[in-house]
Amino acid sequence: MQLLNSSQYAIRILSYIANNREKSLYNAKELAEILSIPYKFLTKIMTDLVKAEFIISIRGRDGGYKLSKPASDVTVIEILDIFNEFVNYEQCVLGIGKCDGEHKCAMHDRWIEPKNLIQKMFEETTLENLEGRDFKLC
Amino acid sequence: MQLLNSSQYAIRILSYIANNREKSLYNAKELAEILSIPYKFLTKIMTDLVKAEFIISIRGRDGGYKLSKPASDVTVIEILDIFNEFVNYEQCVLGIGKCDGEHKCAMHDRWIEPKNLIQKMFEETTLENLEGRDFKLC
DNA sequence: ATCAAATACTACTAAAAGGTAGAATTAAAA
DNA sequence: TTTTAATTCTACCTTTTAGTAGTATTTGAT
Ligand code: SF4
Ligand code: SF4
Repeated sequence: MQLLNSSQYAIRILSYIANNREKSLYNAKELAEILSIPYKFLTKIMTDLVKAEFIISIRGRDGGYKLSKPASDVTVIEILDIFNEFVNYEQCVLGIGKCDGEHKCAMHDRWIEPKNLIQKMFEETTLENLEGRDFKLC
Repeated sequence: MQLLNSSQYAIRILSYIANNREKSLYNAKELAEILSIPYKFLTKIMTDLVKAEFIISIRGRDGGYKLSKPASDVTVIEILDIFNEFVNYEQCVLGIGKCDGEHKCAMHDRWIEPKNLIQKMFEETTLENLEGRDFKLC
């Protein structure tokens, strides 16, 4: 019951960039150091973020990465979707196919409330909401 | 962001047995069929449940499995613990070590409420609470 | 033009989770 | 005592996730 490493890293990267607007570009080397993320793994994730159009990359010398849109336009659930997490809201918590709301699995009545709350939170939380000073970075 | 297959199977197996008390013993073959769980994987999980003392097994011909204690004494969180899920309540949602409540990660203030709700639910839900007719079994 | 510093691509390795195969063990029943 | 039906053990295979290595490509600066 936890997020994929890729999702955790992506949220940390995007929220760090959103939170530090003084620089216009961040490169992979400094992001890897500041956030303590393995460099090679980070570059792979950055490419995913570029392909998903959350990040714009500038190649070549003095290149780097920046957000492609305002922080208020990026929700956490969209970030999770990149790595195929939480995509299927109708997935049964006990893995018995999809929930049609009619045939319930044993956990349903207990699960549905926390499920809806966590889903709502991921949907409504944007990078802008994740701003603030003194966050743990690594 | 989902439970391990092993955890899902274990909950389904235990709640099925708790819910059907007419028989005193259930064997692996029938459980695998009724719950549509791969037989060989199910027997592996049953051995885990026996070692964790949630299940008593009777070996040999006409053997099988039964609960080792009343359904009201088995919480879902204990089942998850068997597979090392949700064991560490202090794990950071963004994977940055443990949360000491002082140094917060970017998600903290948004995460803490749904986290507490889901944790409370898993702690307070027992096999007895999972009883009812007409649940989806597979 | 060349160099240097950056991203992108291809391919591989390692670890964890999910699942399978077959033999060994147990114990009731015939 | 033999057979049979059950659990348990050991070992393996497959898939997914996590991470690494090396090369190619891009582009500003010299
Ligand atoms: S019961 Fe709850 S979990 Fe199971 S299927 Fe319906 S919604 Fe999904
Ligand atoms: S912030 Fe929330 S998640 Fe991150 S560490 Fe503290 S509690 Fe855990």
